[in-house]
Amino acid sequence: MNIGAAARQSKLPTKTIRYYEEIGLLKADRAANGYRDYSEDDIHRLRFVQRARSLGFSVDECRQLLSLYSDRERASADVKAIALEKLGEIDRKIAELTALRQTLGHLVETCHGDSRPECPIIEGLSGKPASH
Amino acid sequence: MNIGAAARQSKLPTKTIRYYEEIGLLKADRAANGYRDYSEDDIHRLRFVQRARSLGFSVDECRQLLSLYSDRERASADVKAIALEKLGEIDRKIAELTALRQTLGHLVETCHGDSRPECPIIEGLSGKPASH
DNA sequence: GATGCAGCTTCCAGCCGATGGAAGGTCAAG
DNA sequence: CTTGACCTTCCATCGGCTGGAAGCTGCATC
Repeated sequence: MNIGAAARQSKLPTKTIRYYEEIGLLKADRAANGYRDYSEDDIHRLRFVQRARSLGFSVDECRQLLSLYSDRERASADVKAIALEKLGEIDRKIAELTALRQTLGHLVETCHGDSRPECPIIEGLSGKPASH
Repeated sequence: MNIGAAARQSKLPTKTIRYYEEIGLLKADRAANGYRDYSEDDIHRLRFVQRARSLGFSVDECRQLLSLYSDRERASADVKAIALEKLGEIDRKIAELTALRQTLGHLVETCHGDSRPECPIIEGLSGKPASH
């Protein structure tokens, strides 16, 4: 299977697939004409990476997950450890964004948003202690 | 004031301050010896940018906000528009991360995390429809 | 005044994770 | 035989820094 079809099946752009190969994440066979040739198994791996990336795993974590994916002897605990670590990261990010939303939301609420120049948002950013 | 002191007061690394100057975000006077020289007003701007960045505004948005900050005639509505746009982005990100947390959390919950190789996380990533 | 060291300067490279584009080879249809 | 889709490689660019090298400056200490 050529890279274009692989891209359609894995929902990854061809550019990205080539990039993943370049960084040694996934390698492909080559056909006689030099074209990359993807097997069903390759497609599985591509989709696997696509899903893992969209769940927020870094490329390096994908590398780990892929090797666990290929290792039929590995303990599920090894996989769970990575996933739990990631879950913690996601929770931290959500907390951070929520605090941020809170602060910015407060600034927006207190701003009249009219034609006058007084603006609590600018004042807040410029360092005056927010009244909250 | 030298860049080091400016960095301490603005809570920005010197590298970052120089970078901001390089990209035309903030420029500094130069002392006779060639050192950058920061006024109190410069420090305000640096802190302003530092806060805006930490609230998730992009460097380009900081550029806009800075010009609004300097413009005493601007309408607060102009500032509010940018902030509201950003608020929407933050909400979208939170929603995205929450969905992600949900999916990954479900996978983690269903994984025993023991020495056996059966692993719903890997299965989930490899494309088997999640049971949820 | 020599020495040492912190702090400043510039410049160049690299990080992540792609993405865009140029220049050129290949293949199947019409 | 030509067109156009698809493939190849290579090199540049994005954002937002960050690190390091090589070389000034400024100030304290001997």
